[in-house]
Amino acid sequence: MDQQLAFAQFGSMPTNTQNRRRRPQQDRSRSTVEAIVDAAAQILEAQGPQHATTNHIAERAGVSIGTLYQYFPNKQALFTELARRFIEELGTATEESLESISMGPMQEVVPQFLHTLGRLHGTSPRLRSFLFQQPGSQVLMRDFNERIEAVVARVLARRPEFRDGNPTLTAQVVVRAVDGVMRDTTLREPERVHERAFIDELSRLVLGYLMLSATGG
Amino acid sequence: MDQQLAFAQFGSMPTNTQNRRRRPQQDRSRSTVEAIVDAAAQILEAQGPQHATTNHIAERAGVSIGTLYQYFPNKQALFTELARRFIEELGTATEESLESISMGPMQEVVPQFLHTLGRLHGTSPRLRSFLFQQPGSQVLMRDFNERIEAVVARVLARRPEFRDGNPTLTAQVVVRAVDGVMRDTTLREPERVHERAFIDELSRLVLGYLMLSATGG
Amino acid sequence: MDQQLAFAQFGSMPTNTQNRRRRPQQDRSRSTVEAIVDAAAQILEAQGPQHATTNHIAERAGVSIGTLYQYFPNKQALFTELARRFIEELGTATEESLESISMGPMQEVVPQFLHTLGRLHGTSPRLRSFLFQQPGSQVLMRDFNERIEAVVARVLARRPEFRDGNPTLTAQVVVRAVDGVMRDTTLREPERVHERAFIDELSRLVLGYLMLSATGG
Amino acid sequence: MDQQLAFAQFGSMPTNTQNRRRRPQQDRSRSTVEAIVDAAAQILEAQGPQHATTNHIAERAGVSIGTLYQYFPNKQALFTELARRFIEELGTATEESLESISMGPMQEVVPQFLHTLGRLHGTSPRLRSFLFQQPGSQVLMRDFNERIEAVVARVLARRPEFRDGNPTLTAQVVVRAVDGVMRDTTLREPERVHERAFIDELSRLVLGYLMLSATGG
DNA sequence: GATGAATGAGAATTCATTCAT
DNA sequence: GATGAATGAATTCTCATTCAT
Repeated sequence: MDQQLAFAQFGSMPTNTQNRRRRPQQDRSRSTVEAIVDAAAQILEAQGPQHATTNHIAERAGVSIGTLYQYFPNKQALFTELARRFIEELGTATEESLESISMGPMQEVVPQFLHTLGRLHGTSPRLRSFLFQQPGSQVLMRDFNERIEAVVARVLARRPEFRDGNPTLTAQVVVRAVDGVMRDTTLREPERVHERAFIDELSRLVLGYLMLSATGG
Repeated sequence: MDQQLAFAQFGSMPTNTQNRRRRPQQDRSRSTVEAIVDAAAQILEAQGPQHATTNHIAERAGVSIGTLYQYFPNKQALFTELARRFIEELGTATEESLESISMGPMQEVVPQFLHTLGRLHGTSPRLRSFLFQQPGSQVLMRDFNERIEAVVARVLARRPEFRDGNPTLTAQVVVRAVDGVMRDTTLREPERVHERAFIDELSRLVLGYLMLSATGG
Repeated sequence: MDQQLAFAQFGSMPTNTQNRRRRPQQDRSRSTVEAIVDAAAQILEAQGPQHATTNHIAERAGVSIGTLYQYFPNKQALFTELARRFIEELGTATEESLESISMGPMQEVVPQFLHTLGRLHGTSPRLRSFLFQQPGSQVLMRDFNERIEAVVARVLARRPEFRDGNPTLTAQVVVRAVDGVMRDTTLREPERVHERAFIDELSRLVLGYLMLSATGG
Repeated sequence: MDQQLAFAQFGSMPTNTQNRRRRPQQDRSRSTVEAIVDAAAQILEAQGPQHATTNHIAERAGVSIGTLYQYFPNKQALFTELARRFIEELGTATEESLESISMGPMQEVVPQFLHTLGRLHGTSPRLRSFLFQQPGSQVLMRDFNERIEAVVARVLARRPEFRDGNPTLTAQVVVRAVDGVMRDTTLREPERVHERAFIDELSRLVLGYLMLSATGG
C-alpha cells in the first residue's frame, strides 16, 4: 500500500533540488503532490488505466479529491507530470549508468549496459507503456530517446573504432532496437530480461551491428 | 469516411464466432459485422481510443447501436474480434511476403524483407498500438510473434550458413528488434520507415547480427 | 425444456372448445399461440420476470420474434392473455374440486378442500404472484376470487347450519384467509403446503370460523 | 410531492450500511440518503415499479443521479435498503401496538389488534407488495414474519387459556391468515380495511380459531 | 404467414470536475 | 489549504417493436 514507486528509487528528482529551503507548509504540499503522483503511478502499474480514476488516485494518496484538484487542473495534467518525472528519472538513471561504464572493451561494455537497461526496463513496464501511449507524450518520448541516443552517440564518438562512422544514426538504431526487444520481452516474458542468455543474445545483436557500423558497413 | 481500412486489403480470413452474440445467417448481416469492425478500426486509427465509443462506432458503420449489440455482447468483444482479424491479416501478409523472397543472397533478402515489414507496420500504427495494449491481447500478440518468428526461423534454417546456429533464438531477437525499431519509428517519424537510409541502417543491424549468429557468435 | 406448464394440466381450455373444426392452417397457428403463451409461463415461473423478454419467449417457443408480434400486439397483451388462461384454468379446476366434495360432514370436507387448494396453489407460485401483480389484473383477480367465493358461498348456503349466517361474507373471509396462508407458505416453505400438520391446522382455522359464523357469531 | 411516506412516521431506526457505497459523514449527506430512499418509496407506491428508474428517483429526491450512486452501488441496493427500512419500521410498529394491548379479554384484544394491523397494512400496499417480491426479500420477509409471529406467540403463551396449546403454530397460522386477508383486501378494496364490518368478520376468524386451538383443537 | 435483421428510446452507471463549508 | 458532497454529461447496454424479404 505504501510502497514507494519503484521507478522513484533511481535517484531523487533533479527539478530544483538544490538550494531548497522550504517552509513547513511548502514541505507539506510538496509531499502532497508527491503522494498523488506516486499513487497514480502505483495504480497505473498495478491495476491498469481503467482503475486510475481521479477519485481512486486521491484515495490511495490519502487526500481528498478536492486536494488533488488543488494541485492539478485536470487528470491529464497529472499524467503529464507523472510522465515528466518518470522520463526524467529514467533518463538520468540511464545516463548515469551509461557514463559510468563506457570505456572498457566493447565485449564487456555492451553486456553491462544491456544488463542495466534490462533492470531499468523491468521496473514499471505497464506504467511505461501507458505513459508512452498518452497523447502528447510523443514529445517526452522524443526528448527521452534523444537524450539516451545522444549519450550513446557521444560514447561511440569517443571510441577510435567509430571515427569513420555516423555515431548519431548508429546510436538511434541501437537504442531503438534494444528498446524494442526489451519492451516486447518485458511485457511478454518479464523474467527473461534478467537472464544471462537473453543479455548475451542481445549483446550479439548490438556488437554485430556496431562492428559493421564501425567499418562503415 | 468510407475508405476501407488498409489492413483489410490483405484478404479475408475464416471467422471465429467466440465473441459473437449471433452468427449472421443472411448476407446482409455479414456485411453489417464487417462494417462495424471496419468502423471501429477506422476510428481507433484516426481519432484514438477516446473517440471509439460504441455509439460513434455504430454511427460510423451506418447502423444503429442496437445492431452493434446484436453481434457483439459488449465493447470489449468487438475490440477482441478486431484484434483477431488484424493479427490474422497482418500475420498472413507477413508470412506471404517472407516466403516469397526468402532464397536470394542475404544482402538482398534482408532489405527486401525489411521494406515489406515497413509497409506492413506503417499501415495502422495507432490501431496496432492500441490493440496490443488491450487486456488479453498478450495471447494474440504471442501467437502472432511466434508465427512470424517461426517463419523467420524456418527461412534461416534452410540456409547453409546457419547450419550451426540456433535459428529459433536468432529469429526471436531479429524479429523483436526489428519490431521495436519499426514501432518506435512508426509512431514518432512515420515517413522514415520508407526511407532508403533507414532501411539500409536497419539492414546493417540484422545482417551484422546474422553474421555473428551464423558463425556461432 | 419442453414440459408443458403444470397449470395447463388441470383441464383444457374451455374457450370455444366446442364445435371447433379447424383447417390445418388454423391448427398450426393455434398451437403457435399456445407455444408462445406456454413459453412465457415457463420462463416466468422458472426464471422470473427479468428474463421474460419477448425475444427470449419467442426463442423458447421456437418461433421468431416476428411471429410473436403477429399474434400479440405487444408484450402486455401476451401477459394479459396468459393471466386470462391461468385464472380460467385455475378457476375451473377449483370449482370442479369444490363441487365434487361438497356434501360430507364439515370435519371431512374442509381438509379435503384445503388439500386440493394446496395442490392448486403449489403449482406455479411465482407465475401466479407475477400475474396478480400485473397492471389490470385487478379485474381478473377480482373475477377469479368472486368466482371461487361464489362457489364457496353456494356450498355454505346449501348447508342447514348456515341458514342464519351471511354466506357471502363468510366465504369472502374464508377464501381470502386460506389464500393468504397458502400464498405466504407456498413462497416461503413450498413443501409444507402438502404436509398433513399444515392442512390440519388450517382446517382448524376454517372450521373454527365456520362454527362461529354458523351460529351468527 | 413532498409528503413524507407514511411508513416513515413510525420512527427512525439504526442504519446498517452493508449496501452502501459511502457512509455519510456530514449531516447533509445523511438527509440526502433519506431523501433518496423516501423518493423511491413514494414513486413505487404512487406510480409503480416501471416508473422507479434511478433517474426519476434522483429527480424526485431533488438530487443528481450521481449523488444517488454515491450512496448506493446500484439500483437493487437502494431497493434492498428500502425494504430493510420498511420492514424494520413496520416490525417495530407492529410489535409496539401488540405489546401495548395484549392483556384484556380476547373479544376486545383481537379487534383492537386487527384494527391496528389494518392501519399498518393500509399504509403502503403497493410498496409492500413490490418489496416482498424483490429477489432476496425472502430473508427479510421471513425475519419480519418470524418477529411478528414471535410476539403473537408470546402473547398467547402468557394467557392461561393457551396453556395446553402450541402457541408457535397457532401464531403462525393466525398471522399468515390475517396477513393474507389484509393483503388481498388492501389491494382490491383498500377502504374496506378500515370498516367495522370487515374488522368484526376478521375478528371472528381469529377468535374462532383461537378458541379451537386453546382447547387443543 | 414466418423470419430475423435492424431500430432507437430509454435505463443504469461512471467519473472528471466544482464549490460550499 | 483541505474536504467531500454534489453534479451531470457521457457512456454502455437492453429490449420492445418494426418491416423488408
